Amino acid sequence: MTTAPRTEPLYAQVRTALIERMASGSLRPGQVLPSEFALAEELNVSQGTVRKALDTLVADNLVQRRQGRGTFVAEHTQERALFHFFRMEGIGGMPAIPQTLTEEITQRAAPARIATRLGIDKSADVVLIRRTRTLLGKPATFEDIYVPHALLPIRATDGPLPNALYTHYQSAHGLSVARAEDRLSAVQAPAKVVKALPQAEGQAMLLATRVAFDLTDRIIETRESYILTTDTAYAVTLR
Amino acid sequence: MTTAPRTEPLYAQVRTALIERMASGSLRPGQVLPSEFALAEELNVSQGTVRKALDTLVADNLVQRRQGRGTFVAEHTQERALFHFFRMEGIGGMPAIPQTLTEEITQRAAPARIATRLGIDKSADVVLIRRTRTLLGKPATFEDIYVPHALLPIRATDGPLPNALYTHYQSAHGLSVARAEDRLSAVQAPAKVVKALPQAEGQAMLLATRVAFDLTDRIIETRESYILTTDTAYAVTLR
DNA sequence: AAGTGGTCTAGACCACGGA
DNA sequence: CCGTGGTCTAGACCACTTA
Repeated sequence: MTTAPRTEPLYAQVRTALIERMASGSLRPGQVLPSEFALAEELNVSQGTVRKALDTLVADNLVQRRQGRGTFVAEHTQERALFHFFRMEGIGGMPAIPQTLTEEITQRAAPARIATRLGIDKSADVVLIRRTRTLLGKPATFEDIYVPHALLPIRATDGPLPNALYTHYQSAHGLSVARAEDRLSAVQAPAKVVKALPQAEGQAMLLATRVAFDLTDRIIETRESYILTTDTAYAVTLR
Repeated sequence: MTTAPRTEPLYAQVRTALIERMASGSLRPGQVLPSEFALAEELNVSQGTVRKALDTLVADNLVQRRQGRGTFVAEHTQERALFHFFRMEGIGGMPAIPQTLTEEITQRAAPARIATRLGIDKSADVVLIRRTRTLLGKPATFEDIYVPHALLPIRATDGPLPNALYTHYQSAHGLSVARAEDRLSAVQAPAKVVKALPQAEGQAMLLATRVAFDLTDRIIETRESYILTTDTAYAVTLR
C-alpha cells in the first residue's frame, strides 16, 4: 500500500557518502575535501550535482567552503563551540564567554531518566561531568553533563577539560556534535546547585536540558545546565 | 580604502526584486508566483538563476514550493504562527497550543525601554496588547506585546484578536513577520503577572523578550512573555 | 495533455588564494 | 600562473498536479 521507496536523488547519495566518510574518520575535521571536479569524477556525477550536495552540507554546518582554497570538514573551533552551541549573550547582545570554575568527573551507572534520554541501557555506565562556570566574570552556571561511557570514555584524570567541551569530544574521541536540541524552562535554584553556586540561593534559574547528536544522529551527550540570568540571556533567532 | 562595492550576483538581485514585491503587496501571502520560466524571461536571467534565488527564499521561509502547482508566498497560517514562532512543547515533545484567556488592548506613549527596542521616538504611540493564555489547558503565560501605532494601528474594538497574532498583522495590516529574535531568561513572577495569573505567585518564570522583524527588516513588534514552565518547555534546535 | 517544480548535465567565465 | 570555489547559462528529462 505504501508508495514504493523512490530512489534517492543523486545529490542526496553524494551527501550521504560524504557524511559516511566524515563519520568513519576517513575525512577528519579541518581536512580539505577533494575538489568538486575530483568528487564528480570519482562518484560519476556532474560537478553541479556535487555542488548541490555540498550546498546541503554547508547549510547544516558540516563543511565550510573557502573560495580559492577548497572545501573543509567543519571543525569545532573554540569560536564555534562557544558561540554557536552556547548562546548566552550579555545585555547589549555581545556573546558571554564562560570560564570554568570547578569541574568534577565521575563514572557511574546511568540514572533512569538519563538512560532514557541517552537511549542506552539503564545499567550502562555514563561519565558525569559536573562543573560551575562564570559568565561575564561572575559565577553563573551549574552543569551536569552526561555522556555514555561506551562512546566517550572520559576519565577523571583527563581533566581539566577545555573550555569548549565539544572540541574535546572531537579531538580526543573523534565524535563531532552535529546538532543539539535544547528545552528551556525556569526553576527555583535547587539545593544541589546552591551548594556549588551559593549566589543562586533563592534565585530563579534558566534550566537548559540538552540532547546532542553526532553526524550519524547518535545521541552522544545530555546535559542539564542551570543558568543565572541576571546579566545574560539565552539568544535565539526564529525565521 | 574599502574594497569597491561588488555588483551583487544576479540571483541576489532576483531575490531582492521578489522581496520588494512581497513587501509592497504586489505579491500577497498565499498568492502564487509566476513560474520559474516566466520570471526568468521577465527578469532577463536564466531559469537556473531564478531557481537559485527561490532556493534562498525557501530557506528563509518566505516562499513555499509545491511540485506540480507552483511557488507560493508564505502565509502565516495558524500552524506556522503557532508552532514555528511559538515553540512551547509538552513533556513528550508535542507542541502546546495556547488558548487566550484575557486580552486588553490599549494605546499609549511608548515607555522608554520599549521605544528603544522598537527603534521609534520616545513620544511615539504604541499599542499594548496584554493577554494571558493557557498551555495544555492550564493558565500559563502573561504577555505584554507592543507594536508601533504608526505601523499597526490596532484598536481596542478590533478584539478579540485571533489566537495567532501574526496572522492578524498579515491579513489586517499587510505586515509579515519574517524573523524574530528571542532572549530568554528566568525571573521570579513579578507582581503585575501575579495579579493576572495568580497561580504564578512565588514561581520561577521563563521570560522571553522578543523583537520581531518584517520582510524589509523593520521592527514591527516587541513582546515580553512570562511563561510558567511546569508542564512545558521552550524548544530550540541548534545546528 | 499541459504546466509546474525537481533533478541532472555540460560547459562557460569570474574571483580568490597560494605557489 | 594554476586550481579552487562562485556565478550563470541552456537544455534535457522526471515527477507531480490539475484539468
